[in-house]
Amino acid sequence: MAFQLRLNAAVAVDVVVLTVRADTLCALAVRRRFEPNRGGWALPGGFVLDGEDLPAAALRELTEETGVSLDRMHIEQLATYGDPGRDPRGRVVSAVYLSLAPALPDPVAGSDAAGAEVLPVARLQAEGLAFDHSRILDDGVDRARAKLEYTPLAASLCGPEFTVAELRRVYQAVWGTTLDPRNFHRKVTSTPGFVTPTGRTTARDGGRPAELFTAGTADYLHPPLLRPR
Amino acid sequence: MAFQLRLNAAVAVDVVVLTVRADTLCALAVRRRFEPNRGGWALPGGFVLDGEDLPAAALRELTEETGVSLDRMHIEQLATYGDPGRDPRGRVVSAVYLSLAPALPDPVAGSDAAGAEVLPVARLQAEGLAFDHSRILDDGVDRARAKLEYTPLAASLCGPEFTVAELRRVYQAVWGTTLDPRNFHRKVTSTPGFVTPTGRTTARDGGRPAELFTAGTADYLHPPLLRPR
DNA sequence: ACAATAGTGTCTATGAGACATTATTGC
DNA sequence: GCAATAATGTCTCATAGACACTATTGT
Repeated sequence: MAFQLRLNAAVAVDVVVLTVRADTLCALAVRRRFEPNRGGWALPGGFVLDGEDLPAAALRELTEETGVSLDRMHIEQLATYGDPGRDPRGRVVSAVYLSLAPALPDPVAGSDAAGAEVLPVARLQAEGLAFDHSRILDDGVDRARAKLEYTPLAASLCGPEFTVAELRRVYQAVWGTTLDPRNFHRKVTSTPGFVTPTGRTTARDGGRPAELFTAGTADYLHPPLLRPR
Repeated sequence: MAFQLRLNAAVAVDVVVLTVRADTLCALAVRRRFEPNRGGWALPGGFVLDGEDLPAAALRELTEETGVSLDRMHIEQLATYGDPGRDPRGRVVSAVYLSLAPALPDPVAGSDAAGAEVLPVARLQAEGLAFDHSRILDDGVDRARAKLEYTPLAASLCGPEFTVAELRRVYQAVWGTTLDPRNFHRKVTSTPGFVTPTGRTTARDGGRPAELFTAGTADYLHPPLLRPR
């Protein structure tokens, strides 16, 4: 007697894409075209296809719904949400991925979405998100805040080349704090593998040109860059 | 036209239960009674029931297969594994939970398992585990090692009352390092909320009695207790 | 007294935080 | 020169790591 697998849930993926725009922590959201919560905001996502890996499904749904493609950007699994009541349509278990992306091109809504935008996290949380997506977004922000302490991932939120001041503004936007520019500069440039100098400088108006850096090679910061408590 | 949910996967839960026995990092494993990998080791786990929350399913399966009940112990979500080929029986998406438990009673195999034991992680990894469970166990150990740095969770691996030396041996077992007893003592007792003194001491043979502590109230260690690199 | 384990003290190097100063651009 | 931004330097204090010493038990 062979074991017969019983399909007991609809597995979905959602994506929290965080980015910094105008010194403000923003997230990518879509307007729902269908019930439940039609017309409201939600995280981009959808159901996994047969034979499709979870990360691949996350990237596919993201592109389908928002036109955003995350090639070469940081993406990691955030958590999985499977509360029986989280989706009124039935048992949906959603694996959620977190991406930290530099300045994104303006998203374009796909056929499943009535709109797609990059909005400040605070505004999204004030307006509320469908399902348990408000909670998920919170979890994503918490994770990002923590990871900035002990990884060089903040560089993922900058462009390919960036200045120390840009990196500092990323930290400030994500953490919601201010950081001393002098101490931050010393910390960033003295932590091995955090950033790599390019030798080039920015052309700036009305100030000394800043040195340009690329992301370093380290996976973790030693010692970490702890946020003020 | 109403939306019809399509069930596309069998959602399962597995549990990585880590504990320290004889100064060695150990994990709870079951011997598989059925194919695939019948007779081999695997993590305890099984399929989620309709209407059942994921953490509840994890605790239920753990108890069914090993007799171990994790009331009042630390449990958190580790990650979710959904690779299409990870289970030869079909599309199984598994949400895995991680628990750090103090000395466990000897497990008793349930009807689904041919055996249940607490074994050194190194031995389990040497023998290999079913499915992708070797990888999952590794991820669990990595998570535990990291969390010991910036949370007081090591206390979860001790009994309700413990000495500083016991706590240190937990750190040493999980990290696979040795730690200076004097510096460790100073660190533990000076970090706010790490441990709470009970005023009582141990009755010991051949040495000065040690002060007994209970787990502190802090969720995070400030500053963290970084492992030597 | 001695062995064994627990706990305290001391020194030094490193890193964090506060803050002044110098450097390099555009106007 | 002046405004604006970038980068460096200088203190002080907290913490980590190395290691000597004292304390409290059983035998």
